[in-house]
Amino acid sequence: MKKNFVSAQDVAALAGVSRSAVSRAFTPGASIADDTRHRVVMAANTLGYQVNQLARGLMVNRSGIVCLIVTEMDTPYRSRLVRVLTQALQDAGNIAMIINTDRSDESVAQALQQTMRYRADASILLSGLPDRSIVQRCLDNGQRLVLINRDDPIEGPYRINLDDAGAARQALDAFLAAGCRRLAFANSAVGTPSLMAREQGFLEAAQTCGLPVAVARHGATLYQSGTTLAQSLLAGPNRPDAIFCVTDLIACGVMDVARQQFELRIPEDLCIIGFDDIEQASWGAYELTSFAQPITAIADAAMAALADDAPNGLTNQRLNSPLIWRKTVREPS
Amino acid sequence: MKKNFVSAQDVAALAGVSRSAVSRAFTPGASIADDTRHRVVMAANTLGYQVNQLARGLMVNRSGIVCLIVTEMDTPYRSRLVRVLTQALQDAGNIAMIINTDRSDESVAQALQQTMRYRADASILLSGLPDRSIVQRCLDNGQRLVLINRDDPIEGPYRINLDDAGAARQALDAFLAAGCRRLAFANSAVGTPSLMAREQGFLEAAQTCGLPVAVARHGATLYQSGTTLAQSLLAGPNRPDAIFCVTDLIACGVMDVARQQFELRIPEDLCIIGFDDIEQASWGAYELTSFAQPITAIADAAMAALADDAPNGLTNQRLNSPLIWRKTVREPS
DNA sequence: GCTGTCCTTGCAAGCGCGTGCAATGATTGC
DNA sequence: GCAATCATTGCACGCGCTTGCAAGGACAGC
Repeated sequence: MKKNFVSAQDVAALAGVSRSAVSRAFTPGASIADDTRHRVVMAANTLGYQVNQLARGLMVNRSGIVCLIVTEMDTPYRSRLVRVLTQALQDAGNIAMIINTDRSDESVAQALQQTMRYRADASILLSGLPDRSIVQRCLDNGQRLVLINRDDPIEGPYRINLDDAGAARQALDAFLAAGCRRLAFANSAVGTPSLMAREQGFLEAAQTCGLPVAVARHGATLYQSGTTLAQSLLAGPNRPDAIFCVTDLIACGVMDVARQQFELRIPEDLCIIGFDDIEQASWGAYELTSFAQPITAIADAAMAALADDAPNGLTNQRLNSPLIWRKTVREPS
Repeated sequence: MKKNFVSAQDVAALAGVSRSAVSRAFTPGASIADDTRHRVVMAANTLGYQVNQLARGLMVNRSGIVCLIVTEMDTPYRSRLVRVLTQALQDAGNIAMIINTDRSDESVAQALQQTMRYRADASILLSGLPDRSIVQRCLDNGQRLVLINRDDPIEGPYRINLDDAGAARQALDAFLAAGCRRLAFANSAVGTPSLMAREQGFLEAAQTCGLPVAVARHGATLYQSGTTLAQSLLAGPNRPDAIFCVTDLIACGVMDVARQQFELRIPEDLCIIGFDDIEQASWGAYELTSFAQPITAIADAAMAALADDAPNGLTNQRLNSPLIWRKTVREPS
């Protein structure tokens, strides 16, 4: 038994004006006398009236809703991004609707359908890749689409990516400067384009220096993957003295087994570089040197893509991720 | 220049039926011939039609939107709860709208207004406490309100809480069994009811045993607070041999400075118990004994509160948080 | 063959709102 | 004092949808 919300009609009756006047009182820039607006606002307050955004969205063809499509959002990096994005959206007068696609990859398509059902003005994909036909459908319906760190060959939407290869080269330089020569790369098995770009970049940079690198791939981009990756990488005969981990979570897992199981000192015996600069990277137990996700820059770029006057020029933005120096790489002597 | 979405009108034209038929085709249980429904669905698919939930919500007076009001959602516990809640909401045919109230406490009131503007069917507060008048307004308008871990003296909404005091007693028992006698409690300074309940419960339980406990409060419920709390607790003359930390995040901070700065062994020199059982608690660097938030039980309770036939009986649910034994408390010899 | 019942379907009203248009009154310029 | 301009305001329509109501058609029972 749901009661009805207060409507503009009710407010109009109380204020002794027409319903149009109520509407105009809450529409910035509308033609209405200060006195009338004041009376309307007073009446609205006593009644607890709030403009119905559903009906409003119906009229102005702009719901103010932006969908965030995300999987595994309890991951440190993702949750931080979601936090910053929701805040940025609110500041811009929008509101975030969040669609969880943990269940399956096919659920991304469903998510985008859901986002269309609510006539979201835009969708931001933090993970997962939808079918091209669905993407096209969104675009056809005038819905903006922003892809974050999904460096996929897909046309149309705005894309925000990092210079993964550049970061990988920088990681290699750091290892070389620290005197490391037995290189390894710890990757997850998910094969996301951005993750693969880091691996490729690292391998190519090492190749130009004539150095081989041991590559291991396993599981999702989680701590647990790091622990098993470390076991396979560190158990071999030619133990690496430097591991570039595709993700901070993996780096933490690697560090813990390196220290506890193999009794290695970091950075004396083993140098580690991670990626994301999650909060745990700065914790005393890790002090991990890592590339920082430029979260606010990402959010800014996303908001720019959603702006009404979004230029076509920035359709494919590439941001830099600065290397945060902590204590898992030896200082160049 | 926004293009219009395809409407039921368009589908009706293509399928050669009336608008009503289209509507019925997408309304479960509506009176429509299988043949007609099929024709409509075909037409809808070729056009890419999706029911407009905004307009639908306007009619049926049920938007399908549930608002999650949350601050600091990049915290491990919160982000996990948000993840599980969004998934549960989707499974129940709803969708989560998320309102970030990081900015200020007063923004919770604004959040609830926003939630009313979008005619959300319900709001779930994960943090922050709104003014009573706003709460009343939500209830008046038929909007459900669920408070999670906000054990405040506020009438009306559904409340889901933990047995904080019971957990605190259990923590004390564990410490005593481990032979600890110099007890301490590391709390944040935010003074949330649930946090204070843990402190109270611990103090009272200790008092009945005639044991004093050193209490320190500082900062937010974050890792950094743990590091400074440890410094003040461990620097004194009568160093504690057991610290109950109000939160895992704080516990991690405490552990890191205990080990690195005071060179204490855990659990030999110092026993630690945390609360939340965040993912990091299971990491090799911590292996923290902690009380687990019954996240799925919380989500289930929240969903039950949102169900149409929500009974009044469960208006104040109290859940248990099991103690997860790891390695930061000595085994009773 | 006729009536009664049931299943479909279209019509039209209405959900709460924004907005173009015309009407109103107020103000200005001469 | 009168016409012209301007700011305000109400009316009415439409956004895309659901749904009560009545009309139409199919079919069974007599």
